[in-house]
Amino acid sequence: MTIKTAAQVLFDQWQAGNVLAPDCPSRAILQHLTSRWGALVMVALAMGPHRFSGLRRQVRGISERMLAQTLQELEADGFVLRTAHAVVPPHVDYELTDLGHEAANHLVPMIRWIEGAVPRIMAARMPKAAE
Amino acid sequence: MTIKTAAQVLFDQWQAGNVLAPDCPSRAILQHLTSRWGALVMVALAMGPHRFSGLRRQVRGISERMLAQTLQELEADGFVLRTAHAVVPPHVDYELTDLGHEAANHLVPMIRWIEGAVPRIMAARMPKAAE
DNA sequence: CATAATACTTACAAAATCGTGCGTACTTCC
DNA sequence: GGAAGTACGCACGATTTTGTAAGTATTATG
Repeated sequence: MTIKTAAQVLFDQWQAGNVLAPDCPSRAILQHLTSRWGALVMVALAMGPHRFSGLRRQVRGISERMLAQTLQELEADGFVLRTAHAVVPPHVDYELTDLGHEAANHLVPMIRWIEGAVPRIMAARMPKAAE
Repeated sequence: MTIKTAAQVLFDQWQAGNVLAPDCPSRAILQHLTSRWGALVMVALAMGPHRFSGLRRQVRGISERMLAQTLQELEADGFVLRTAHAVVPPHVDYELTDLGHEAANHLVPMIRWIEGAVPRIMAARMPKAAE
């Protein structure tokens, strides 16, 4: 193994849990959770288990492709659990894991705050940036 | 004006504060706040006021272009306050507004949770998806 | 007198993301 | 017997995002 100075070891540990560090995995996870559709799917699933087509109806505007892709990312990160029943026509259930619920406990209040703050934000919008 | 049924009015009001509705402004604001760089800039600013070049050093990996663009979005939404001092070389300070602090109060704990959850998430990662 | 520093802006190009449309295997409904 | 519903995968092109490099004005520094 290569030898590291104490400072380098400290630096690595600091990077391991710091989004501001470019190589920290937390950055990637943050992106999955807060991506255009990721956050909305999490909100929908926070309201209870759904199946694929149900999610499509809830998260209005999402395409099938994006929904499938988003669900796969969230599943890979361990936030959602996919349960496929071997029947025809297909029947697949999606629900949050424990980890997913923890994440949703942060995500959902934030989104609710935004929803409530919309009027204040619209009012605070810069009119035209006078000099 | 066009006449709306009671149901339509209710629907509009519901849409006005619902991220799951495609035209709700909250979706756009959510995007600015949770965009690739938006969230990281908010985290950096939550630690105190910074100037442009200071932010560039904090938020590692961001380009000047993206930092300028991100700051403009956050300023337009009323989350950050830009103060330019008329000196040469230029000196510009950025800090969170009250609205920005409220947002950061949701955003920062979520990111801290992610940073702490990284080990569990990495462990929960699907190995290869066995059938 | 050339360089560096600040806080950007603009132009250009590369890269990532996204939506649309099509196909699937089988059943139920009309 | 044709249509619809289910949960996707794939290919294609359009759109959006992002990075790189260069330029700007002025002063201080060597």
